[in-house]
Amino acid sequence: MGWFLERVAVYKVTGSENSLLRIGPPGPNILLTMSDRRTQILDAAATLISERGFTSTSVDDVIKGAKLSGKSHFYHYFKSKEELGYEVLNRQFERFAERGLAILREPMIDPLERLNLFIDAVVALQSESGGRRGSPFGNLAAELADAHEGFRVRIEAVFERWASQIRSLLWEARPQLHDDVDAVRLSRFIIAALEGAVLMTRVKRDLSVLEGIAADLKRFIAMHVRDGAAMQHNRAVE
Amino acid sequence: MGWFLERVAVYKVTGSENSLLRIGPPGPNILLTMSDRRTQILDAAATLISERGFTSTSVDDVIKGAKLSGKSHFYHYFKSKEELGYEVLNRQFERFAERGLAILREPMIDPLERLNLFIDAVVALQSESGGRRGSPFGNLAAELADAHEGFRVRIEAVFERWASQIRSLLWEARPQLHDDVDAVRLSRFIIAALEGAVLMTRVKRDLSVLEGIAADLKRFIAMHVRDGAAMQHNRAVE
DNA sequence: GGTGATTAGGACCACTCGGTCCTAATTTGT
DNA sequence: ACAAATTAGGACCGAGTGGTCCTAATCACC
Repeated sequence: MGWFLERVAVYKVTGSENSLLRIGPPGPNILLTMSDRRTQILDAAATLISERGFTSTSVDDVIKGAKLSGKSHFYHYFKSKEELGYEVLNRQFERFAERGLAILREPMIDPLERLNLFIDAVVALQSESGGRRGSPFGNLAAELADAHEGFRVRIEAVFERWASQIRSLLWEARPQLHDDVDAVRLSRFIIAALEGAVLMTRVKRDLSVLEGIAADLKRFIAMHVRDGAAMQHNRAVE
Repeated sequence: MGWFLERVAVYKVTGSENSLLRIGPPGPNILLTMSDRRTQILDAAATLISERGFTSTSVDDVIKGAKLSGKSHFYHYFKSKEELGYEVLNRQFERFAERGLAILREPMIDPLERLNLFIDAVVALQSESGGRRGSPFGNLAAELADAHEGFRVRIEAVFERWASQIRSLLWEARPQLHDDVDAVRLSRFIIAALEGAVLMTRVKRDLSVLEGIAADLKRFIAMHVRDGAAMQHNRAVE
């Protein structure tokens, strides 16, 4: 039985297989390498929460979804529904970081091209649920930002990490951009437009809404490109 | 005792004062001229729902907020919590139509200038709650679009009426706009950006987020303006 | 093979949920 | 003034809610 440090939390290595259990105090933005059962519960909860929201997903629903035997079986793995929610959020961000945000860091592609590819990826990710099921972050944000400070700060952190990825991409692309481009503002605009687009798409049950907004968003970004630098649509004002 | 038709619903006129009770079947988009008690309940519910969401607002909370005596007192005025939710949504749209959308129709102002003023109005409306409390439509959309079809179609209708106002403004402004401007797409983009901005603002608890996105959105709209036409001054040709 | 930790399982708790029922007070039209 | 309609009030319901407790079964390890 040994100890090691991963990210911020202390884990205790137990038994066979790769089942790790965190026993240190929970900190923000921790993603555990969990036992299979934990993963199973987390996956079931993620689906349910993204379908019906956090408050409307009961612990019993999660238990049913993860095919657990009973309440205490669940509470053996998670100390509360709240903690479950936090970890689901973390896992979903990690998933998004792998499948979406990663594009922003591809070193071999032109940064502005990467930004377009990232927008395409968001559209593609949304298409997987057929236009339903918005961004898990946007959903939780709308549901809990006012009511639950714990979730609010965690969602804020998610958006911040997302924005910072875009900011560093814009920094990388700065030779191609107008001098007065405000990376902070532009990164926020991109995220807001995408989150709003996903929301509208969900309400209208029509993926073309997202596609249209994504196309417009690309044009807006192109507006910030220097007249000389090639990126087809240069009708820059100012 | 008399009968008359207002909007879509049949009302029965009772007693003194202006207390009207709908007795016809409920249809979409009906706004009742209600008894004072109904208004009182609706107002309390609107506050609570915008603070904590629909599912997290209990009927008992509403009763407490509206200072009613008990459950059946509430159920005397509303046949269900769901119906209450629908009417709150309608009232909130009506309020938004009066205080926000109305600007889009001001006949004496240049249409594109009106659009900017409208965006300012959205920022101002949001400022009233100090950056908390998002658009009531966006909140309900995120919370219920997947889970509750009844709400979904009503929220869709709200966004559609909003979009159509913007579309007709853009139609009015078409002499000043590029020929290839797609009014449907642009109107959706504006709404999505604003809804996304309000959401981000709420998460970050920072009004400047909304202000920045609003400024960028104006620049995006300006991108569609013909090179010759200046937006500020009324140069509209009909 | 026994022992201590881990995993399962079920009964149960106090409380809240949306909603109903039934009766008393008040207001209404005549 | 009086009966009918409306408004108010409280007790109550069955089904959930998040969460605890206590006991079996299973497991790793000496």
